[in-house]
Amino acid sequence: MSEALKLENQLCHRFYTLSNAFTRAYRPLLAALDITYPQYVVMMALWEQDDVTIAGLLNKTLIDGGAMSLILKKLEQKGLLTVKQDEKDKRVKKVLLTEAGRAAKTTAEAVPAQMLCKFQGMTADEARQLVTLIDKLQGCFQS
Amino acid sequence: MSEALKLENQLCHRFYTLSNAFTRAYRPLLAALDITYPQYVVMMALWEQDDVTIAGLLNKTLIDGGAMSLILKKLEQKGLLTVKQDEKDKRVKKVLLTEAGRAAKTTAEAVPAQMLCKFQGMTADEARQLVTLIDKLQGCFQS
DNA sequence: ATCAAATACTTTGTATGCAAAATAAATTAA
DNA sequence: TTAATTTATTTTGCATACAAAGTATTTGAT
Repeated sequence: MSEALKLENQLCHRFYTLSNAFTRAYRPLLAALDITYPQYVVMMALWEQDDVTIAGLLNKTLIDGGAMSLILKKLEQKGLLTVKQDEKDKRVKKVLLTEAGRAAKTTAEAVPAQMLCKFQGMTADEARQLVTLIDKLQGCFQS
Repeated sequence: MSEALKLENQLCHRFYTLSNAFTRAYRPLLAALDITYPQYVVMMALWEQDDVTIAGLLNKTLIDGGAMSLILKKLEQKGLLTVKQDEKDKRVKKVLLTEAGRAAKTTAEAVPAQMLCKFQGMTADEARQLVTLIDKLQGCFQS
């Protein structure tokens, strides 16, 4: 049989599988924050830079626009952020962390280390190589 | 600011982003088959081995069980496969390709090459390295 | 032989992800 | 300046993904 259609040879399936595995693995680690993985991505973006437009968040996180609307509503309900309309341009909305949102960062600081514990099987150098190669692959999609 | 929570440093976010990019990239290529990416994964598994149990498909594809139920219904509606109950063990269901399902493989043969066209930026050797490293990472999740 | 535990699969409720349509506001063109 | 276009965001309809509960069937232990 032809090799090209074998599941084992599909790079896409590896990404599919691992992306889902990451989401599952993060769930228990994010339980303390009571947020999902995509919500965590948004929070990480905001901890880096606050008071950004929704378009800015979309650019940084690469989350789907429709999903972002819902995610921001959820995070607003949880009291982690607020959304305000821009004064100059009323089409634009700015996203701001609340005090609770900023405080949540302290809790979140423990998450990356816990996740890294799972990766004892890889050396730091292998991890760096992996990142380099993935970024190269990422570049293939932009063009 | 601490590096650990920066989005740019998250391996998970790279997998998240690329997995979604793959799904989007496959959509136009799968339009001729009128199936989604996860449905394509199931079909690839079946083209490799037909007449398998649903549990077998779950093991091979690593698709969620609940999602698999729906996906099989969709593929059955499209006339690509049938599901029959096992004689010996009535809990078990076997999945069988229809004639149309087998024929679809011919159309699908064109897909991998089209996808590979997008990856001109990577050498074959880099792709192999990437696969090796990803499989190593995959191993971290199983233990 | 019978009841509890395990197995195979489906269903349910919530949260995205995707494409496309819809809204609203600002900008540009005629 | 008014209409057409562009921009920023939301909404809609469909397809998963996840966890957990539910169903049916089989196996295992007593």
